[in-house]
Amino acid sequence: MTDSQNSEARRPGKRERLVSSAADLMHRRGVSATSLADVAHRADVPPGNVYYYFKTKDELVRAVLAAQTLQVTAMTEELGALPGPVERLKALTSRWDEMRDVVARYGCPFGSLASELDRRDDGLDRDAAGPMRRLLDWAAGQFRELGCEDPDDLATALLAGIQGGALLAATLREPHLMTAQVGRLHAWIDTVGTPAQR
Amino acid sequence: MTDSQNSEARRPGKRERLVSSAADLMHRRGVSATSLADVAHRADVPPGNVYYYFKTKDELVRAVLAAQTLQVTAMTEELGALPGPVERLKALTSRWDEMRDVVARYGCPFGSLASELDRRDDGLDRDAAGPMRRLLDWAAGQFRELGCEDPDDLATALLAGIQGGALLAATLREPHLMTAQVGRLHAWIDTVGTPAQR
DNA sequence: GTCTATAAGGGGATAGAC
DNA sequence: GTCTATCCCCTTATAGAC
Repeated sequence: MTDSQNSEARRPGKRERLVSSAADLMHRRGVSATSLADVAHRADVPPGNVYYYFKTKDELVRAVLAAQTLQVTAMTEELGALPGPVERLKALTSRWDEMRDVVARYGCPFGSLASELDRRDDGLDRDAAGPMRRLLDWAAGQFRELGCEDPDDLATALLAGIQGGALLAATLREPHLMTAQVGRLHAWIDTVGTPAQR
Repeated sequence: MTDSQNSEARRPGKRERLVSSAADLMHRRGVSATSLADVAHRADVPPGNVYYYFKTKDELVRAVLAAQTLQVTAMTEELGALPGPVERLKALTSRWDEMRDVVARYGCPFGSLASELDRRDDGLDRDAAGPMRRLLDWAAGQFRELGCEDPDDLATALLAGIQGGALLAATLREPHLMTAQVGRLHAWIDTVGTPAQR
């Protein structure tokens, strides 16, 4: 937030605009299919000027990952207002159902970005895990609060279910697959969250 | 198989070599990060010569998808030798556990390729679903044989579990996540496959 | 039928003008 | 501090030599 409110009714700073444009384009087209010229154009910033804000394209990608991590944090903080872990975990998965049309077209923003960056070996592949790790940690905390034996394992199972559902929905272009998968996960959360079953 | 055995002890034809090189490189680096020069070099074929076999890069990608579909078919046919659907479904998932080190580094070959191609709108995004669809159809057939009510739904749940597990394993670079996920899926298959539970 | 040379275009990145 | 002009490399694709 270097210069976010430098004028009364002005839109966000250029840096912010570049990051959100990059996030959007990289989600819809992928990182390597997104050129810096595209990002600049969409952010309404002169083409070569991107390098004033980001030394390299990779640095811009890192900024997108940082923004995603913040987004995850904001989401989980909202969820914290709900009464119990079961409600919170169900509400988390429901977010992907709400995004089902976008997910079925471009995949989960976190999953597809991570999936593309994973295969690198320039350091970006490590940063790519950030948003997912935060989701896992939060979910594990909820399962722990429920008194489950292996909260980390359960968090992995939950996120795998979400990400797998998103991937299939996108591949088959069927939003309802995401809905169905979220429904199954809700039922599963109930099973895990009911002391009788543990 | 245009000219696969044109000489006694000779390696596979150039076209085959190009396809398998492309499949390997596109799995490890992604489609857009793989240049035709790379593919040609790895296949030991002169650079510009790729265009004799494939009119465009997209056509080469299509050939890779076709090869993956054949690979899935070969896999499911092998699995057909097993006594029952439960064994066959467990053996299917175990394949990803066996590949866990590759999966944790480069993702599932089918899932990551599909994930990258999904976001296009040039027709390749439709072809991308081929291998996954064949896996789903086969799994649904197994659940149907078990007498399950919603075989297609169960197949989706199974593949989502596999793909989600692969994505997380790759993102976190932890092969054991794939193993753990396959273990959970085995237990789930038992649940679904036991008449008492239905 | 096989391969080389090269065209044509786009990409990331830089130097320096304003 | 902001932006323009441009460099250079890499990539796909083609034309035509062997």
